[in-house]
Amino acid sequence: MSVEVFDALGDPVRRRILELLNEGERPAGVIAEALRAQFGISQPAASQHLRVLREAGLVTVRAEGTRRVYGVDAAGLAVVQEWLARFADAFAQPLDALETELARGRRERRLARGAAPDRRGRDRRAG
Amino acid sequence: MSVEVFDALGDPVRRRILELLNEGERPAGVIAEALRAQFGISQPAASQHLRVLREAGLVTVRAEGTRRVYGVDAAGLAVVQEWLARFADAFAQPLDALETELARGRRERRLARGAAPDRRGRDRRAG
DNA sequence: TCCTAATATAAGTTGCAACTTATATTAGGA
DNA sequence: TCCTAATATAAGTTGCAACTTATATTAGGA
Repeated sequence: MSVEVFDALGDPVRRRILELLNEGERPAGVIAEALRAQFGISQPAASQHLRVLREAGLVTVRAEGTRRVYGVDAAGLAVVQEWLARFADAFAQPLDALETELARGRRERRLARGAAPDRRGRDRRAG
Repeated sequence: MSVEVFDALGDPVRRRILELLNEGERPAGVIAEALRAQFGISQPAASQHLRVLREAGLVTVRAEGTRRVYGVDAAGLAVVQEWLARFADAFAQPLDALETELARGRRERRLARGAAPDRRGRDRRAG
């Protein structure tokens, strides 16, 4: 089952869905439209991606009339978190690793956002 | 590039490699032998998986004579960590989510290990 | 009851990732 | 220099995941 989670996260379209849902719940139609605009894929394709996410426990669904309202399921992401936790080094000094390997990328992203205040290291700090 | 990381983690063989390397550095031959035993795949297949992990920044290599010694690269895992950090809910109450959805699985694993002391929530706690 | 809207499922196609076998590369030892 | 060990790369095959179009399902409104 943790396997399903990783398979699900392996697809960029599905990661995009999760990012979208992280902004708030969305009916399937809105998700499908967003994916059509960004990736040029059809409604059935979107529906199939949602199924994979559902079966991996990464999203929740709720019927609302004829609509299906999707949301992020934190439990699925926690499975990934658990797996990563085996690799003690990655968290012992997360910022060290980030500074070394991602400093450039992060700076670029920060500039792209319009020099918003740095929001690194929230919970996972204080290790 | 973060994309490459997720693609790399999407394969169970490669996740196994990382788990193996997490126990300590290993030459390619030892890795290949372990994968042959567990998955029945050939030496070239192992070498190709190592290449994917290398290009994703998830492992490091070091030449030692004619051997190539591999190890976990924490930086790559940090990329995953960074992506997960967007999903605030998943970490705000990680244990809640785990308790709800994974309690059974964890108990089983604990028993399988021989009732070793519970090692949950090390760094990522105290959020 | 019929129509439409919203979504999921069925069935078929196709590109590519994960494998294979064969071979190139590199280093060390006799 | 030649042989072997250790590993990577080349080239080819193949199963499957991600798509497609067509259609079923479900709920609500006229």
